[in-house]
Amino acid sequence: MVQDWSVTRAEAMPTPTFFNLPREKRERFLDAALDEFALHDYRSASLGRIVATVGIAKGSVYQYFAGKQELYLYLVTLAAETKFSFIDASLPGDVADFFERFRLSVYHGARFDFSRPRLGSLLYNATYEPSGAATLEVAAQLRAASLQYLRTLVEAGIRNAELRDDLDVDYVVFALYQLTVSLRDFLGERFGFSFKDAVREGSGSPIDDAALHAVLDQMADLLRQGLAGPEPGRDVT
Amino acid sequence: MVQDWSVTRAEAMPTPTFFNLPREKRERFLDAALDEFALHDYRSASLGRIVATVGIAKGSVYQYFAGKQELYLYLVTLAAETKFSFIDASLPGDVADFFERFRLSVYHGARFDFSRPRLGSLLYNATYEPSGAATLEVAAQLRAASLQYLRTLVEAGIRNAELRDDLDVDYVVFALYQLTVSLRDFLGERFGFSFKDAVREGSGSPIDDAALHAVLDQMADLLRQGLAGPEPGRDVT
Amino acid sequence: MVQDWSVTRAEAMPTPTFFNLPREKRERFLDAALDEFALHDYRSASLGRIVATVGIAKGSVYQYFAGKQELYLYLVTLAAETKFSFIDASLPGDVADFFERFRLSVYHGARFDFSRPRLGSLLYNATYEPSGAATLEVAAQLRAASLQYLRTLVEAGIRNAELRDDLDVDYVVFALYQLTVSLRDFLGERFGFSFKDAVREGSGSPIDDAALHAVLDQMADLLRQGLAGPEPGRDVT
Amino acid sequence: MVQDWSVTRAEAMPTPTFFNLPREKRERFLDAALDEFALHDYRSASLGRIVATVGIAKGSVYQYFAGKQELYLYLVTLAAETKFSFIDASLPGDVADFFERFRLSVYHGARFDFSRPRLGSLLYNATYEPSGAATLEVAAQLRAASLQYLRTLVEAGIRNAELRDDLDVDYVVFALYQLTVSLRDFLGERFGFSFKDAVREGSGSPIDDAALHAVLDQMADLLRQGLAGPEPGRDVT
DNA sequence: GATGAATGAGAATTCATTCAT
DNA sequence: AATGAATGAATTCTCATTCAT
Repeated sequence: MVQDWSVTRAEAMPTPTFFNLPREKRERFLDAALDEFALHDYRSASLGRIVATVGIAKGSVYQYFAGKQELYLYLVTLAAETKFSFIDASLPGDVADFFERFRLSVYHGARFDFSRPRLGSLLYNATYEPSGAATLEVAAQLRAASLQYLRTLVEAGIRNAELRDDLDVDYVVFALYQLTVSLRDFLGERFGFSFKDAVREGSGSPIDDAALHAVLDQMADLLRQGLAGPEPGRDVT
Repeated sequence: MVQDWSVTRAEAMPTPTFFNLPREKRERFLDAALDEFALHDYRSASLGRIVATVGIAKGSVYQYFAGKQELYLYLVTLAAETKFSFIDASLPGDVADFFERFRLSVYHGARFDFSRPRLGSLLYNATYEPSGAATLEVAAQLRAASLQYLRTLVEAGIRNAELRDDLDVDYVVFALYQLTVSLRDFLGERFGFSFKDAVREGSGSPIDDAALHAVLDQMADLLRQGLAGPEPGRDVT
Repeated sequence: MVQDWSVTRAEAMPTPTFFNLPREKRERFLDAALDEFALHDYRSASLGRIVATVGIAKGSVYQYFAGKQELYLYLVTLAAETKFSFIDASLPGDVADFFERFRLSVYHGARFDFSRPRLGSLLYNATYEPSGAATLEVAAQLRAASLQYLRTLVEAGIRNAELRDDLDVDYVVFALYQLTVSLRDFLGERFGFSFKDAVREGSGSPIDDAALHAVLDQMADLLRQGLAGPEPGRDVT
Repeated sequence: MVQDWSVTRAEAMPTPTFFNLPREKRERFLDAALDEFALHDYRSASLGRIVATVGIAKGSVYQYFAGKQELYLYLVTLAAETKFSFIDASLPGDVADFFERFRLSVYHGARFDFSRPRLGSLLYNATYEPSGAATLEVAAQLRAASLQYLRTLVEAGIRNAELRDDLDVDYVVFALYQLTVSLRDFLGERFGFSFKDAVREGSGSPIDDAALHAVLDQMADLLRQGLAGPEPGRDVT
């Protein structure tokens, strides 16, 4: 398991009413809400638009969730769990090499983002949510969970001597995190893939797996051996 | 010059009225506006707070700028120009080594963020502004300018054989950009430095130059030689 | 019997369904409703909180009562009957002196308020309920009942020459009513007794009977002989 | 001066905008707001109704006051100052006798209530405002001011031997306060005067001054010599 | 008889923008 | 040029009541 989200989940529970809803309606609501928070940051997201999309009364939102914040927390938690589980399940257990392990994690994360653009965009937005009171907690937890996962990876890599032992672990973990999170932007550009459009139009278009791997190879290469040419930039003497 | 911002500036021009203002008043206005957008994202920033701070009428904003968006664009452009000029002016012309050139750019960028927290925060916010209709253009231009600068650097590095010649330039430029932009977060954490507080309290507190360099060394090292240990992670064959 | 409440009760009758309820359920419902209206004025009281406490469906309230107003009316009537019965039952039948009779009525009323804080608070709230359409009727009836009781007392007092015969009976009754009703506030302050807390925590804490009597003595004294000093304020010649 | 309200007033100030309004508009707004709060308690009063009456936009209220609470505070303060000033100005300075002084205070208070029914009703409502967070402060201040005034009166009365020296001052002050505040209800009934209607229809109808004095004589008499008849209720031995 | 989801009107509040002065 | 009052649509949230199951 990559991360334990149970505490957060407990606090962000929908009401029982929500779970009593016919599956179809519940999903229409979640879909609309995911759309909204995938397309707008927390503050800009509008409950009014959600209910208009679903075709229900304003008050119904409050039958399902305690308020906008709880709805948001639930969605983020849901998305995070789904994505982490997806990655977890997709990772073979026996990948020995650090860089390969990292590359695969990112790879499956990217596949997730392409195939579930709503969830992916929501998480992406949450990552960059300004740390205001309303969303601080969940954004911080999301970030902490990701960092913790990477830290475990890095520390194992150092123990196995796959990584240099003179690394500033904090910085390396941070750098990996940033490259992972932001990769999505690069892929969007390179593949001419608009996550925004994908959110609006439902499940994403197929992606070129080879091209994706090519990018990840670059990333892994950069991390493995750096950018320096053979001479004289490389300090090998 | 690092970047030509004239096109953007033309579109985000204040009215002639604004330039007819006494310098002192113009600057008080800009200061207040910078404060506001440094502390809040575009949507949360309030014209009302700005005019209250400056002590002018609400209508005056519309004598100076076409609206909130134009004001924002102008401020971002201004901040970008100032930061790029600062870095430009701080860089010695004769730094041959790619990694050193990059390291110095980032170093002076960081110094700028610490010493001019308002401008730094504004740019940082703009970078992560959700790409909605209102702010899309300026954020994209800001990003494009930075990427272009880095691209020039990288391409020169390849020409000089300081960098490997099998690099995916687009990806490398992107990675450098992400590491550069986000470094601010890492420094904030490591140094316990709150940019938000610095904005509120005026010019930032002194930073530990040695510690800053230590972080930048890690970054440069990562980029230069990668993370791999001597054996067997490194593919040297 | 102090007062006949049957007319009011008829109008505020619960549905037959309510009386078919198992006694235990009926009482849990009434308890929760009393709590709610003891702690909040009519408008602020929430049916949602009541049903949440009892653990029944919202619709059930409308199986028992025609609506919020009817429920409220019934509760007030119930509380009034209970309080009046309590006072009635506590009063010895042979108290000749008017002031003593009055003092005892107030005394037992106070004891009731302390020992049954929910009912006492509900009645108190009802007394000061703004006379809007919704609650006018029941508040007026409550008041009328109390005034009628006091009128009987006063008229007897005059007949027995215990009271001056030049009194404006209407005014005296009114004054006695106000002093009676509001005494609760004074006792709360003097004894540091929070009726609100008592409602929340169930049956009230023990009160200092001697101190209570001391206050009532002051009240009775004021009513009996007035406030005037021996000379020259007192018109006795 | 009966009471110093300046502190409260400072905190409940309208915005400068409000004072810049043409007198006529300002007064139409205040009239409508007074109407609303005279007819409804704080919670039930609706800003929507006020703006509908005045014929302005909802947002305008917030140009004039920081919010509902501030508007309410201002109105209560205004009403209290007006009423206290009115009473102050109407009281002759040389009334030696305690009972006469009290009677006159109440008399002018009553006259005020009849002639300015909106202000009177607002204050009356504020007095019985449930001590919830929103209105606690102003209601408590209002009450405290009145009690303090009465306490001064009573203590002077005792010093002058106009009042018995064995009185429980706290209780007496409390009783006087209750009789004063509630007198309004009695007068309404006796004179068939509906303060509610008076609020709606503007300035009140003329009142029978002789009848009013008759009631106040009863009150003063009750307080001066009590209710007891000559024998044997009176404890004279 | 009981349920409880759905309703929708109404609450306070915010704020960029307009425009008559 | 500057003002600043007015706007009104949009925001989140509450809650008594209804009605199909």
